[in-house]
Amino acid sequence: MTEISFVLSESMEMYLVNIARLRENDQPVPLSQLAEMLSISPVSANEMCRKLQDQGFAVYQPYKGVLLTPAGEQRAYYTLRRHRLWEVFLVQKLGFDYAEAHEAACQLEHSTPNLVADRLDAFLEYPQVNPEGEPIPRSDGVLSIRSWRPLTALPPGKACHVIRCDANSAECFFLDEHGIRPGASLTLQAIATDSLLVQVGEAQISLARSLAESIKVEPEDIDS
Amino acid sequence: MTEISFVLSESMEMYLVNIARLRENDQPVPLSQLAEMLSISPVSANEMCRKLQDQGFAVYQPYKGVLLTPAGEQRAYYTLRRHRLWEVFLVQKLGFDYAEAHEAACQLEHSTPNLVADRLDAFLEYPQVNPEGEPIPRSDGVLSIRSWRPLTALPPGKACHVIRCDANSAECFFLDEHGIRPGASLTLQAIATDSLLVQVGEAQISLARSLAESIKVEPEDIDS
DNA sequence: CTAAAATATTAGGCATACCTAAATATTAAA
DNA sequence: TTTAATATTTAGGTATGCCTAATATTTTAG
Repeated sequence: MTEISFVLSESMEMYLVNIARLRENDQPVPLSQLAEMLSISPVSANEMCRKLQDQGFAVYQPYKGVLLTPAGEQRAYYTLRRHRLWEVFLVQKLGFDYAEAHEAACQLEHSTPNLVADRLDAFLEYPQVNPEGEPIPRSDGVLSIRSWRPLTALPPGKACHVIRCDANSAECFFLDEHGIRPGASLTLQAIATDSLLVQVGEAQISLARSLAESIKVEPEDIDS
Repeated sequence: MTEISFVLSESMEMYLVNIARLRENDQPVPLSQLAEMLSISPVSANEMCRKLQDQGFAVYQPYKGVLLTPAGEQRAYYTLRRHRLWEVFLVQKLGFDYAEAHEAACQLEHSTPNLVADRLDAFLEYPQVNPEGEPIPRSDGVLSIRSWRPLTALPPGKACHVIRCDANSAECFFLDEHGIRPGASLTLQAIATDSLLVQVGEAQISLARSLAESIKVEPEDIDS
């Protein structure tokens, strides 16, 4: 377990967490994307990335992009953990919608001691995912890489839980109303050529294959 | 109801809230005290106080001290509100002791939108005081001035609630164990020369006058 | 292979919020 | 009333984290 040696500035935390968010399959994150996401000039992003490199939190390859070192990744995940825990709290306990919660969490994430995050985690009964179904890093800084797949890729009879729904808003609203939302548990009852039957709690719902395709789930017991 | 026109820096919020905390009976707060409390040099305190004056949040009289204007006071109370609500949350829901909660709240108070504070207030069921018995400003920025007095100053038969206990830690621990803690309701049953009888919930407790003296209460219905 | 587009870098600035050292001003006590 | 202690102000400096404009480099598409 790596110890946290010194406190990063809020700015640095923002860079690290956004590099983590933008990274896809270990490709370096282009500075232009990072600058865009942080709403700062590319010049500033460049300065800061070199600073992060000096301090051992990132590797910056000009014309390629930035990657986090293990140290940088850990810091990013601590911040992401605090962010997502606050999102859960703000949505579940204070009744905010996700967009508001996300915004407030962006502030709170930088002023939350890890001990507070841990107690909050316990208070919320150790949620695995935020309200959008994105995984919450554990208190040791490890982020479980979720093995989501479309609901259509499951064998019949399999239990799973919803990671997210990549559908349009009307579809998402419909699904949500029937209990199909990030974090929910489902059981796939039957698969036909163009539709699937799923069990959500007590209810059973038949879904068009195209809609089921957009529901990303993780099988209940396997973890890869 | 004054609208919040622009966001103050964290530093400015710290100054305002600490001026509010240090002020006693409308005497200006000496800069030396303020600098001491904020752990900054008197020079910096001086600079900032003049800046606060320029912006209309404070009145600074050299060699006298600083006072808040109504605008400054409102900002200070908003911050104090967020601070004390977080303290209640951290103690009641996350199980921190007061000292830890206070420290964490010092961070959180600056990154909490007022809307979050209002929802938190509702979630906590509108606490009147923080865990130390200090009053929580309301969402409109008004701080009820509490008319606390020693328990010994009450007439027999009077109901009251505890504001705080100015006793040593063993005494406070004892009192707390018997339900006498900030926020608790008491009824004074009888007063004798050197001891008092109080009712706490179902139980009755006899207290030495010296100990009762250290318990500060507010009468249940009168407010001045 | 070259030229246009994208990306980096350097140079010079700005605001915030601190600091120390030195010079003044005020208050309060002998 | 003079002086010692206290408080204030000025001057000059630091670090952070942003900015624009200008210049240099690399990539990529024709």
